Amino acid sequence: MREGMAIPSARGAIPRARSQSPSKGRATIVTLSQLAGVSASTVSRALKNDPRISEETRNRIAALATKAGYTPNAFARTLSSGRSGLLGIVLGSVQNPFYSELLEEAVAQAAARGMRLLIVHAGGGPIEDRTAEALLQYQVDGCIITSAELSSNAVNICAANGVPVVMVNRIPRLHASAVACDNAEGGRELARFLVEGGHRRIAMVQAPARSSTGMERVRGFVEQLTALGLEPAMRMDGGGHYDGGFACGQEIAKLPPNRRPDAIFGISDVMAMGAMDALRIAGIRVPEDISVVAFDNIAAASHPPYGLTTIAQPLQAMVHRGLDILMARIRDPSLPDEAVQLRGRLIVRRSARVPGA
Amino acid sequence: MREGMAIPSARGAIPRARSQSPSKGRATIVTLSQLAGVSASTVSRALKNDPRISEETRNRIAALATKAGYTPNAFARTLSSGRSGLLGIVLGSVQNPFYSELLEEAVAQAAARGMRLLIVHAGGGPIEDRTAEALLQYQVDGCIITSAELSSNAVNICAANGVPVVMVNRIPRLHASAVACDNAEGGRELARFLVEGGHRRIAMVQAPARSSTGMERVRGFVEQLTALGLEPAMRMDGGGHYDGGFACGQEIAKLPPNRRPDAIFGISDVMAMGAMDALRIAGIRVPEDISVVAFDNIAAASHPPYGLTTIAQPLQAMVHRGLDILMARIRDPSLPDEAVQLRGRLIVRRSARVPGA
DNA sequence: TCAGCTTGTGCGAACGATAGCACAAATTAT
DNA sequence: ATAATTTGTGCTATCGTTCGCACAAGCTGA
Repeated sequence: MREGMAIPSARGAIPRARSQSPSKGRATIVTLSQLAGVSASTVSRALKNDPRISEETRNRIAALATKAGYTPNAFARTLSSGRSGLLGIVLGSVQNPFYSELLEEAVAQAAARGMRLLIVHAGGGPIEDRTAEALLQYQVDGCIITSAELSSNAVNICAANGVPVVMVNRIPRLHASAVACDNAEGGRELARFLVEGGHRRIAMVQAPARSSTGMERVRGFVEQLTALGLEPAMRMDGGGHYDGGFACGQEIAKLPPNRRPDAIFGISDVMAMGAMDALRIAGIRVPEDISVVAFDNIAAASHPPYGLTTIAQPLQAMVHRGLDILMARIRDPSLPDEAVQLRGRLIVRRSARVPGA
Repeated sequence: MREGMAIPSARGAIPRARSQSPSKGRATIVTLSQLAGVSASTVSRALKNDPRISEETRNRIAALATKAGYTPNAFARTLSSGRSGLLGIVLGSVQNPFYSELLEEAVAQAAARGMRLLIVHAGGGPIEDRTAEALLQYQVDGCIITSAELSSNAVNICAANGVPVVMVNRIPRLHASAVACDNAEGGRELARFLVEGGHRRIAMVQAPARSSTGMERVRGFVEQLTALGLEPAMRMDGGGHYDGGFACGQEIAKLPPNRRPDAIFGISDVMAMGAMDALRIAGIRVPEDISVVAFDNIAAASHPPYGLTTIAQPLQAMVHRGLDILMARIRDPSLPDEAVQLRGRLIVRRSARVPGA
């Protein structure tokens, strides 16, 4: 059926078809142009609603394209236009569901803007050089970096190649914009909440120092405590994951009751959940014996056994602003780096005693 | 700096430089070829270790490439070779951490094979047509579909365009290969385990019927129960998520003790965790009053409050075999569809009474 | 009536890499 | 010494799109 016996063209033998034709019969702009009897450029322009193409031609071509099941080849377009429509994304460890939720949101919002996400890296391990190279190979228009850690490598590569970067849930370093929750303010709010709730001996389950957002939360929290004439009763490292939080909870549970804190600030929900579980297993009641507050508001924080009082990160808004920033810099790379902080919202649940009660 | 005053070439004015050069000074094969004083083809061949290029030239070019920070342009390569090095991935809802773990594994293993993952869709919502088109636009070499649901759309598009597809954690439909845990056998194993442990009244918290893997687990489980002369005491729909499982747990807790099941089979860990929490909140002890077993072995299943006895899906192996299948079909599209089942492993923890105890 | 403008298309050169074919130089066989 | 190989490179077309520029037709105004 397909051009049955090739008619030898006037210009002589056209060596069509390599060993195997790469695009197996998929319709291209050239196909369409032949069908429509116009040039390839006209088809290209008609398809992207160039105002210079007449209404009639445009409709005719559009109809033809639909009928032929035409899909533009993103690779050819990129080669020609320099824009890939791809956003690289570096994801933090799935051990923290926050990143999974972030991913889902990012995929949806990027799609709504006509962009796709190329996963550069996911997980806790270090990001290899070869991996980061993919960013360049695939000509990503921009890059989203969510991992609170391990990012600098990718950032440098992007910066060196003029790829705009936005960090989400992370404090900006050099050469990058960032969107984050106002972590310090969230920390302060939690400190006020606990102190107003009558807590005085407060333990902190911190993330590793390389987590910039975690450090901010700690900073705000301690700052506020100090302003209220208190200081943290203890600081422990929960490693950023459930198990670490659990271990901290065990430590706390081991303390004699009179030396035990009356509240725990978990720098992230997962760690707080670990700590809560350890406490309860040790027979310590939450919140009757110890209050627990945290940060993130992941889905599990609302599960009945936890009912975690926490600062909700405005995930949707963070992704939205992040993409705004990225797209703006893709259009105009001369824009200066920008850091946005979005206010989190305190979600009061049952894991901490409240002022009134 | 860049070719200061363009030397008018013999063939007349060469209109170099469009409005803005797309690749801002990034080194290309042509750059290298000029530096090395050889042709572009030679560079191309040297870089991919073509045996026809002399050792010396190859080394010289390799050194040059490193120094210039050369990165091949994947888009140009694709256009020319027809292979993009991209694998599309359709992800299930992040509400089930299993998919997040799968993603992390897939990203790592794909990278090890020199492939990148393009996220086509993530999450519970339906997959839009425009979204699925991305698969074609970006010329993905193959596609991984993990969602137990919502996949048919993407599968059809891939099939229609000759893109090999492998479904992971899913029973194959038409036009696709698949890798899954041996869900039925896992179900049987759990049934034997429970019955040997002395359980007789067993409830099942099922996933929606559209989850093919879930149905398989149920099938195997019921089959084995029947073979042992029993039948499920009740079947409930947990919707595939924690909240649904929790609701089922509440239902069960409401039953008078004599009508209560003595064991629950949660079709997935998340649902079982929900059910366990509901039971415990109602004061029902696990496993003393009711045993709970499940399927998946997500990270949280091992958390102390759950200690879930479950069938571990061989995640790593599943992804590995899935990629094997995909890569083989990318090389040779004529290969027939293939369905692989991998045996899961029973992980015994504390959530269920065991035969000996 | 003809210059000058608008409007709609076509031409052809990129974009960066690949691969078939041609071909020069070096090596071996006769 | 000449032909037949082998070995290493270069030439060039091609992948599908985009975009600057040229250009033809239709319209307006003097």
